[in-house]
Amino acid sequence: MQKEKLTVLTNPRLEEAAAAIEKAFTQRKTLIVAGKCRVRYAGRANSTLEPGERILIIKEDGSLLVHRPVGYEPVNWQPSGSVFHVHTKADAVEVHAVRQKPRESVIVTFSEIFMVSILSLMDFGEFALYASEEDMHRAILLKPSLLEEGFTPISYEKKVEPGFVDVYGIDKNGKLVVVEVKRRTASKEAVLQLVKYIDAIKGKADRELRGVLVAPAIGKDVQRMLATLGLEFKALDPKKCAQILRKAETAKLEDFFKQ
Amino acid sequence: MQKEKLTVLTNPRLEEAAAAIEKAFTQRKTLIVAGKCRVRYAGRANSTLEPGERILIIKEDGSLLVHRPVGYEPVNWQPSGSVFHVHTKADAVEVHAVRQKPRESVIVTFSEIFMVSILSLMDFGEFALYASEEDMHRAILLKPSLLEEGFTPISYEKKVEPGFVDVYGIDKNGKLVVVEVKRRTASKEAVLQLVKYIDAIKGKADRELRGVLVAPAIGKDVQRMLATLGLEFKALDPKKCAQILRKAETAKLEDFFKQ
DNA sequence: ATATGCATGTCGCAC
DNA sequence: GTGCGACGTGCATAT
Repeated sequence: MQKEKLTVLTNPRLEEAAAAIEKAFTQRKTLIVAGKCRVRYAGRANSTLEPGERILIIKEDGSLLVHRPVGYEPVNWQPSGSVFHVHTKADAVEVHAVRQKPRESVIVTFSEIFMVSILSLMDFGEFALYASEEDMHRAILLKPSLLEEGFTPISYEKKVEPGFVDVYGIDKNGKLVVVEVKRRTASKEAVLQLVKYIDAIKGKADRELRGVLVAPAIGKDVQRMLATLGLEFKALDPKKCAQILRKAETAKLEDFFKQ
Repeated sequence: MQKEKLTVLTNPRLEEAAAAIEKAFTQRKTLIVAGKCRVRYAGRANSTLEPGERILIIKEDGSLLVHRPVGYEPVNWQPSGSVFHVHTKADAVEVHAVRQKPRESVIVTFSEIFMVSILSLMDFGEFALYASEEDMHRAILLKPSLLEEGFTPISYEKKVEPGFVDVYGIDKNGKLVVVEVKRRTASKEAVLQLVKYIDAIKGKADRELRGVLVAPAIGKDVQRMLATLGLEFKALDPKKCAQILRKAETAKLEDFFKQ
C-alpha cells in the first residue's frame, strides 16, 4: 500500500485537526499547522507567548518550530529527539513536546486551526558548503605560500594546553609560527585567542615565536592591538581558499583520468 | 473587501504554483511551499543542495527558510529584508531571494510542487523570556546579598576600555568588585573576559580589586584557572533570579493597590 | 558525559 | 555604519 504523500485539512474542526496531528505523530511524518495559538516553554529558561496566528512545524525526527509571521528565527522550538503528545480540550488543542537532557517542554495551545498539512518527504540530496574556516585551514596546508613565502606547516589543529592552534609551522628563517584563522573580519576575541595559544606554546618551545592572525579583514583597533602585542596580520579571503581547493580537486581528478 | 485568510493549492501545475507564489509576494503574505527542489546559495560562503523534497517558507518581512524533513535548523535561509522574484522555466519554478549587505542570494528551483499555502497571519501576542543573563544582572542589583553580604553595586554595565563590566561594586571591606555574569556553566572564555575587565580597571583604580565569576556552575578546570588567577566563583541560578524579580514585581503591584 | 570552538550564525544595543 | 556580546544559541568534534 502506497503511503499518502500529502494530506491537507483547511479550516478543520479542532477534533479533526487533533486526530490528524495524532496520526502524523504515529506515522512520523512532517506536520505543518497554521492557527491561533499560545505557547509556553519551560526548561533552561522559561517563556510565554500570548495568543496570535503562527505556524507550527514538527518534523519526522522530533524537532519542533513555532514561527511568527515575521523573523528568521523561530520564537519557540525544540531540537530533534523530542516526544510529542496531543490533548484535546474543550475549546483547544494542545501539542506537548518534551525532551530530556536538558529536560525541557514546549506546549502549543491552539484555539483555532486554519490548516493542517501532513507530508511524507523524501530527501537524500547532498548538501555541500564552501568557504568555511575549515576550507581556509586546508587551503593554507595545500599552498603554504598563501600565508607567506617559505612557510612550512608542521601540524594542523595541534593540541596545546587549552584548545587548539589552527595552524602551526616554521617560517623561512626557522622561527615558529602560530596561526589563528578566522573566516570573517577578525575581532579582539580572535586576538585574545591567538595570545592564549602563543602563551601556551611559549612555555614549551625555546625558539623565537611569531603569531599571525589570518582573516579576510581586521578593524583599525584590532590592527593597533596586534601592533602593541607584536603580532601580525595576513589578509586571506575564504572564497579564494575554496576556489583553490576546488581547483586542486579538479587537477587530482584530471590526473586520475590521465593515468 | 476582506482579504483571504488562507489559500491552498495541492499538487498544482508549476505555472499555477508560480502564479500563486508571485501573488503572495506582491500581497506580502506568508508563503509555504512543499516540493522537490534544488538550492544554491552564494554570499559570505557558497552552498549547493542537490534535489530532494523540502519545505520553503517565505514570510511577510522577506525572510526565507528552506527546511529538510529532519533537523531543527534550516539548511538554507535568508534573513528578513530580502527581495524575491519567481521565474517560470520549462520544467521548473525558480524562486530567487536576494539581500544586500552582505550581498547574498538563495535560489530555490522546484521541479515538482506538492503544495502551495498562502496565509495572512495576524500576530500581536507578547513574547516574554525569563531567566536570561539580563535577569541575573537585575536580580543582583535588586538584592546584592545574592552575590555576598555587604556588597554594594556602584554601576551596571559600566563601560571600560574594551567592552562592558556586567556588574561593578564595593564589598563590605571597601574593596572594588568586578562581576562577570553567565547564565550557564561558565567556560574559560568567561574567565578570560573577567580577566580582561579587571586588567582594564586595574590601571585606573588604586584600590584593591576582586574579580567574581557568577554562574550556575563551573567545571573543574575553570575552578583551577580561577584559583591560579586569584579570582572567585559564586553560584547563582538564573531561574532563581527570575523568581526574585517576579516576586519583587508582585510586591510592587501590591504596594500600589494598598495606597 | 564534558569541554571547546565554529557558524552563511542572528539579533540587539551602544557608540 | 561598526563593534561587541548574548543566545533556551545549535552543532560537530575530541578527550
